[in-house]
Amino acid sequence: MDEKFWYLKNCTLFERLTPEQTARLEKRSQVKKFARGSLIYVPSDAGESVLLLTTGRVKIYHITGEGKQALLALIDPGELFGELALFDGGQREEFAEAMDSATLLRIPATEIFDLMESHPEVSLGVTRLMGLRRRRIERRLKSLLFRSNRERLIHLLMELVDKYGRRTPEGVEIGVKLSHQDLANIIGSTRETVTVVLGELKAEGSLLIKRRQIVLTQMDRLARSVDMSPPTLPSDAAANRTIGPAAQRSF
Amino acid sequence: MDEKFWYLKNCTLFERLTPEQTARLEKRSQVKKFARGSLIYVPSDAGESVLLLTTGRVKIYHITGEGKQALLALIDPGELFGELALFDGGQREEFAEAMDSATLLRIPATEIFDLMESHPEVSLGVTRLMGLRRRRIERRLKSLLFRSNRERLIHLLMELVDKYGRRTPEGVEIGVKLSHQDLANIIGSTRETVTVVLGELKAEGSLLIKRRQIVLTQMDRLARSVDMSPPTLPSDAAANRTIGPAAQRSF
DNA sequence: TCGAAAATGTGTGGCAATTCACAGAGAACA
DNA sequence: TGTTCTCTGTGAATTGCCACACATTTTCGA
Repeated sequence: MDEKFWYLKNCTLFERLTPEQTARLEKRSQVKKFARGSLIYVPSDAGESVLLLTTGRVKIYHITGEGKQALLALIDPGELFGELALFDGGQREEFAEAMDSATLLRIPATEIFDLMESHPEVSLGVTRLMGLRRRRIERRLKSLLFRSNRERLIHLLMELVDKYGRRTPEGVEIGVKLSHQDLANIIGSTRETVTVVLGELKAEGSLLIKRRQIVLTQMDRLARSVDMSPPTLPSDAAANRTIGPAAQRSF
Repeated sequence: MDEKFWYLKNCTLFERLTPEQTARLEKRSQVKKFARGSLIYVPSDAGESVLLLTTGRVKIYHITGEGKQALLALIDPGELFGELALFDGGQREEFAEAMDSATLLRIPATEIFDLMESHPEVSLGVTRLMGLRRRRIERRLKSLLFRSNRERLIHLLMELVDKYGRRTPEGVEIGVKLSHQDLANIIGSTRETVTVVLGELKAEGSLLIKRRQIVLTQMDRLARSVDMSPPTLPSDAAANRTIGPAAQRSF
């Protein structure tokens, strides 16, 4: 059982396939490797395939007219991405870039369609994936409209906890390393503002920075300050395995 | 052939069903009427059904902590809405309000699931619907991040043209009546700012206001000023009938 | 382990956008 | 036809955020 095969099985979307189907899917797909910083696809590329990330991390972003990078999603191993072009004109509309050196599986769109037709649960799974991501995007939209940079940042921290949060003695640690610039690119702000606001939150005792990592010491209070219900940590959640370990979350 | 039956057939999602299936779907659904301003659902409602709007118009929005209304979508006759809760915990997260008196069909979630299982093209149709709406939301997110109110408003005007645009001798008319407050609620700005920016655009000769309606006299120039490609008008588009006349567009 | 490159911290001025406040215009109702 | 209510227009005061500039710290590859 070689590596890509393993990852096919690991992706909940495909876990119910018969061994023959998995083998076929594997045969028709190809493994690709990308160096850190290289582009996996760019706008106007034909979107004839779906990508399954096996190792590394990928960011999906858009470049505005003034050259600013609007970060739309972070993809972790086991997650499917680039699936939107399947149902919408077949063209990419953003950049996908490897943040570390990454390996991924390129699955032809036709394979997915075949599977969806023959396998109702795959079809349902894809729909659910689209739905969960849409929900996530909509939440993000809400967290941006009418909100100050402080509120946006707090919302973002909650999203990050939701996806990467780990309980530690000191509080909830966000298990992913993002620069202030990255955070700014997600909430549509500037690097300097993020630095300042994070500094304020630290001064207020809501969080602390340990070895380049953000630890929320007052998560509940923070959440309530922007009237959100505190997020559940992934480690706490034994309940919701539907699409995949990480594939449900997109930020 | 009564009214709701007609609308079932009109919704492209269901157009391929056999008469028996349509009849069954009709029998299990119920027609509801809502007066202008009344709420169709509110957050934390159970999302056990999908709504198909037959007459009137519906707005979907979120209320922020400070009481501001973030407008997420406008629904027109023939469009399906409230479908997100199907795949995501089954809870509503926003308000749906009738803008005019509206009649709609409430379709139980179980019916949709049954159809999706037995009818691959329904399943595919739902997925495509989710995908198109997700694309739309993502575009909106991009048009918000890092952009001034002027740019946001121009982007919004282009979206409105895309959905409601009509060619007239004077230019492209936006065939929908939205107050400045509504526009502000979409782009996350204030009523006053929208008034001012619209005034500027009028002074620059980019648009004019005729009988409470916006007419873009320089659509292409406007689009290029925010580096977009000018939208195609719905009247020009004979090409893309997939989901439904309006269901593809969500703004 | 050192040196370059990347990331963070801080201040200052400027401007875009919000807030508040009120006046006029249009639509809706009797 | 007036009365009321919702919309639109405009101005002044205020502020939150950005742009720019620079110092300091951390990271990471050679």
